[in-house]
Amino acid sequence: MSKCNDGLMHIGKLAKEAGTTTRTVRYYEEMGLIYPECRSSGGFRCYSHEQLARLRMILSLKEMEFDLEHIKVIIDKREKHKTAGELAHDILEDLNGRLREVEEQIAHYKHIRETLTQTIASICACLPCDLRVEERLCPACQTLNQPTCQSVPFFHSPSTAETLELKL
Amino acid sequence: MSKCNDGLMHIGKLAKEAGTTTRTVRYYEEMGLIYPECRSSGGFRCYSHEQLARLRMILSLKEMEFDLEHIKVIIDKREKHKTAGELAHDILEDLNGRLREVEEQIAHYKHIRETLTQTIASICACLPCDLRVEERLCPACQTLNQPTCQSVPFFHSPSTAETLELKL
DNA sequence: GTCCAACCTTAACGTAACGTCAAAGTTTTT
DNA sequence: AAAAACTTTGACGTTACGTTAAGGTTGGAC
Repeated sequence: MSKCNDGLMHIGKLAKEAGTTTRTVRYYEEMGLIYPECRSSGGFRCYSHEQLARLRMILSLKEMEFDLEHIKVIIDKREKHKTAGELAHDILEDLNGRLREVEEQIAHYKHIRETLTQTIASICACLPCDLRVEERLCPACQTLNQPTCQSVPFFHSPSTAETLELKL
Repeated sequence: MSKCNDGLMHIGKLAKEAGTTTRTVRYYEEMGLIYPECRSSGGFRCYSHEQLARLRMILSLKEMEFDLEHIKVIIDKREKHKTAGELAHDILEDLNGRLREVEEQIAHYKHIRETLTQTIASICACLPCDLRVEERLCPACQTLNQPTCQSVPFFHSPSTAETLELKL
């Protein structure tokens, strides 16, 4: 006789069904996000399909990169509202908030991308330079009109940078 | 008589000049990225302008979100190359690599943004619903032809989700 | 009944880049 | 000389797990 019948499953099955790991499920339990329906006589965690659905909820929120603390709050909201409309209204605030954050992230990385492409362009101009880095600016940097390696703080040596600074 | 003359400065001044914190400077020292020129008789770290320039290099690389281990490698490259051209060639690989990562990040967050906007649209359709969340799908979800709250795993209750699953 | 593989348990360290105390010593200012 | 301002080392906290380690439990085969 199996100790885990009645449609219950152990943690490995649960994790696999949801597409995650046992470690993750245990961690979520530590964080108060999900609990097994019961334990076997030997101490194994046993989960029902309801727990599996709950785990999937958690993971779908995690895909949007809510942090676990926030996920807990959102999931708890399901029990604090009488109608689906009310719940929808409440949860929409979380989703819209997250949407704004994600848009900030996009803008942030676009900014980094610009910095990178400019830096790359500047340093490309230094490719034909035969001078030693510590000595002084390469000719390209002095003749070109666009931003050059002068503008790349980590390219020229401290002493060179120092000299530049004093000139300004 | 000041114990820190000769253009040397203590860690607070260094950090402020570079626009960071003393904790960060000490951490970078732990990581082997920057060391003081000397210590005062009482044990205070003393930095020269060269150290300041180096710190600024580190921070400018951090703006592009290189991790510290990678920053160490990049900065060390400055001493391993004879000409600026060689150095440029080498560093361009790091920069192009980082550029690719950043573009992946942008794509990643754009994907999340899409998921979010779709989810928001789905849940908006549930706003006028008066039914209890645990009970069954709200009418909107049954009549509308677009993705509705059915597709939002964390909206409907486990039992409802269960029912849905069995129907499929 | 027993044996073994496959599974499960808790515990605990490791991760990245600092923030934030705490307790005590140093420098600078008054 | 006292006080204010600064510095020192040390160590815990943060996030979401991955990864051992040492040792029980299950389930099926024999």
